[in-house]
Amino acid sequence: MTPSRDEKKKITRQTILEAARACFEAEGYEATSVRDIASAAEVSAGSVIHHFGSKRELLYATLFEDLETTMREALSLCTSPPLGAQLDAMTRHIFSYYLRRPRLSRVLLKESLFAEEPWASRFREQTARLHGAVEALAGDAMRRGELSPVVDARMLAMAYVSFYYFALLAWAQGGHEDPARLVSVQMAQHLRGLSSARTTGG
Amino acid sequence: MTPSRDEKKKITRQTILEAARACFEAEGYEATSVRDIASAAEVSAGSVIHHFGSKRELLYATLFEDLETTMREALSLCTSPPLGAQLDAMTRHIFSYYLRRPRLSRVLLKESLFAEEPWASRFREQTARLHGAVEALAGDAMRRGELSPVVDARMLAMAYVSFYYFALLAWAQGGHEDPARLVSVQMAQHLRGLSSARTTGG
DNA sequence: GAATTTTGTTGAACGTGTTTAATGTTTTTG
DNA sequence: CAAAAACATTAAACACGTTCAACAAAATTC
Repeated sequence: MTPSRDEKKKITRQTILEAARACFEAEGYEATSVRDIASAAEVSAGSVIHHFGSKRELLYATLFEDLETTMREALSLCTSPPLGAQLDAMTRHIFSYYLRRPRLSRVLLKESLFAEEPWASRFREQTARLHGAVEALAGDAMRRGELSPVVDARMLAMAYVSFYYFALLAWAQGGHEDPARLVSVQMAQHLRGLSSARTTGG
Repeated sequence: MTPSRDEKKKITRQTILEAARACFEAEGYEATSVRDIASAAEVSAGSVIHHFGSKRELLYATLFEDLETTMREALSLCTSPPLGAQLDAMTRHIFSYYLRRPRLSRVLLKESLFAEEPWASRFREQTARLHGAVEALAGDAMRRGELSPVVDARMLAMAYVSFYYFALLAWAQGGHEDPARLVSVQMAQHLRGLSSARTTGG
């Protein structure tokens, strides 16, 4: 019953991943050295790099799946209209993931926003899915008559994502305690409409 | 005529700064080592760190002033109404600074968004000044009757800044050629107003 | 003006992430 | 089953940013 090389590889990978997650959560990303992770996983530092390419990619590996799960949950949330409430629920669900790990989220945000391929694509895809979900909800709202039929759902979704990242960055910089509320307030302002043209014009 | 210690210090600092700027522009931030800068400035690596604290702070020092100048220029731009045109002019002026140095801007954006003190405050202050300028322009627009008097100028400014950073990040990730246009389009949508309440209600 | 303190400068050294050459074992090939 | 290829693993080495002890020279003190 000698374990095959593939099995051993997978076990080693998993061991390193768990050791890394533990070290990162306990000490933070920067304070954790590759050698720390290696000795916690009882392998050499070279082996850690061999399996994951770099320390940064190890960070991605530890956090991406969790974020993916959270995102999927958020997108499958079935909140009842109006649109504002639906978006709020989504925002809150996703942000709760970040708020639970302030230190790691900060570095994840920093590194994921400026990742190289193939991670850049993966993170971009997550954002694209969020964008798509908001667009779909906006479409529903238009069909309900809650939004004017001339609204561009794609633009609305882009505005949401802008507010989303702004709030996330403001929070990561220590500026806001409740980023979800910030998104909510900004989105409400956006939906309310600002131009006086509608009140004075035809 | 032995130069005083203060003078010598200033000269050394300036020499290092110029060497660093040259290296960063030529090779990029990550590809430039502290030792490269040191030998270009004909000092030791330790001296470079002694003067600037860290390689990252040297990056801030090389780029912050330029950005500061650009920002000040943008804020003192006197474009004629409507508000949208005024904001577009500002956006374009600032973004032209980034677009001129794509590689360095990318790393500056990354590092400045997540800087530690005292740089964090400085960059936050720049954003705050941008925010303030937009708020003032929005106030003018309200007094002109261009915007509804119920509009919250601070919220409008926050929306602008959100679009601003979203476009900048999208550009830095290689997604958009013309981030200024992206801001313009999003801001136009925001000003136009989205809710059908205004057409059906009141 | 001598003694003392301050401080700009340096080269060596530290810990870092990553690379590399060598090794032993598993898998594949013939 | 033997020969060959593939590959996970490691220790040593590398370049990196940064720290440090030592030094020399300028500034300060008395």
